[in-house]
Amino acid sequence: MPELPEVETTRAGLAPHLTGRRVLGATLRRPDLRWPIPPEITAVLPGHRIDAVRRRAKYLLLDTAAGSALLHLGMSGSLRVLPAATPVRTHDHVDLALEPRGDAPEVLRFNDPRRFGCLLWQPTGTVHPLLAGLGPEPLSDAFDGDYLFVRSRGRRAPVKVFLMDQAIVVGVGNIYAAEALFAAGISPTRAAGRVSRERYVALAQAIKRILAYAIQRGGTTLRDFISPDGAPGYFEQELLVYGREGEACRRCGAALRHAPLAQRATVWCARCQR
DNA sequence: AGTAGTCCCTGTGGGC
DNA sequence: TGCCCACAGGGACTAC
Repeated sequence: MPELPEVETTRAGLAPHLTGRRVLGATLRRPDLRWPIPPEITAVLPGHRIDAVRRRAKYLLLDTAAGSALLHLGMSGSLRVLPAATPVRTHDHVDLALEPRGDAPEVLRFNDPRRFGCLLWQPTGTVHPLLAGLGPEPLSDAFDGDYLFVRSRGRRAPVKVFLMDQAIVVGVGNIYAAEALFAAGISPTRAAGRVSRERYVALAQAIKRILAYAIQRGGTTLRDFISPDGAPGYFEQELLVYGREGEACRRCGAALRHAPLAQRATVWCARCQR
């Protein structure tokens, strides 16, 4: 399930294939994913060159002179650059035909079984409403322990829920929130407003370290995620708490607890995390 | 403003 | 073996 490292892995994998290349056409096999695909994708995008492949939060942006195609992988989405003749499989919802580069024509193909993903359009000079309220990038200098401390004052929601709020910081989903809280020794159930500045400094550092490392490892492969070249990610071998409920804590040996928190499975060590 | 709950979707896997 | 149903997940949305 794509979180920030998986989206970044996808971006890095796609960029060499897409940058500087013209989109020739768009084939929609479904009119909608999570939301209807806007008419600009078929009426404006074709003919334009992709100047850059960017990521903001968990969104990918294919920048052109007219605007940007905005893609979200949802839970189960993946993007591949394939020969145009590659047989269509179930849930291959969208193809963007690419200007030939050498031999055979190619397409950028969007597959998304659960259709939690989206393909939208952001005209040049505008900011799409979905991007307007987002918090800072976790790997940027704008995000640090002091920032988390200030934003968390007065918050009674569990610190894990606070961390997963994309208005606070983007890209931290269920997996990495659990892992970062374990690394920082903070209980996911603790009220966000009851975590000290010192501990938020440790937490912000853990988030940065874990995300950067996961990106380096090519993301986490769980169920659906595959990178654009088809390779799996390798971070799942490094997970210390996520998906390990009932197993022994790697630090102290105690059985890892689990409980739903805001309708999300949450795993932690009640001994190491306070 | 912050918080809690609901819904969207479909493949997987555990239990019976 | 086969069926059923809970679950997984991000995030928008609604209601309080």
